[in-house]
Amino acid sequence: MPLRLKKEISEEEFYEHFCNIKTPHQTLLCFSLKEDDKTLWKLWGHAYNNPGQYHAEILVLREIEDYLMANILNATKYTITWFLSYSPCHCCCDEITNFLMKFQIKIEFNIKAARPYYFDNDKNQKGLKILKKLGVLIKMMDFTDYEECLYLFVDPCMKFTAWPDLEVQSIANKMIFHHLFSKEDDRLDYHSFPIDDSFPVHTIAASDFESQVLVDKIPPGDPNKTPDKKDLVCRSGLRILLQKNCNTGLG
DNA sequence: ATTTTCAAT
Repeated sequence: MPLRLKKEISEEEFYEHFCNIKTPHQTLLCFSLKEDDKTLWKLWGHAYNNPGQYHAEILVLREIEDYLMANILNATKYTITWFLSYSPCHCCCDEITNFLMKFQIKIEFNIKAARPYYFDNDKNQKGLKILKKLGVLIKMMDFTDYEECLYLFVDPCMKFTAWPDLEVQSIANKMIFHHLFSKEDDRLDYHSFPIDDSFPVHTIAASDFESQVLVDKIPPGDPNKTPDKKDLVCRSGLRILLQKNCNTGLG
């Protein structure tokens, strides 16, 4: 099954697909949808591309679209977060663009990609630029993002173990993105690349995960199972209780 | 089975 709702990925899947020095012939997308500033996700899961048919992004966009069509009045703001093993191709960028145009609501869209996808392709570059222009927060994953992805989609109790050269590859990827996005400004800040204090490599990542995920732990009153809920139980050492209570709906 | 960019060879 290419798309699975409310399912974590295994540790093996995580390291296989998100390791930025590997290049698997498949794409994995972990996604979540949040309403307003609620802690609990209303929709989450992961998807692989359907070989020969649909890219993972398309499958997930469809799912989110269906949800929004049915629940559009639930909130005034939605937050969509994607962890993608490859950056979206230009077709998927177009689809994301169409998706964002379709809904007259505030959607914060975060995309974190482990590695670039056919970056020499001008169309792909252009597609990413358009997303950026539309306000999509798009970045290459670094240590903190991997940590966050593992925490949210694998197991909040698991410690992330970096592979050799994670940092080097991540910085290289970020430089590629930085270069792409700075080309957009017609200003000639070209010379400041890549060594510049304002260069996002060292600054972007830490904030979100630490402030929103690690700190913001509110007991969920929602029957929806989310990784947050798991963590809460985990931390208080009552993991078995969760498993027991999963079926009873006890929060 | 190999190489390895949402497979193709």
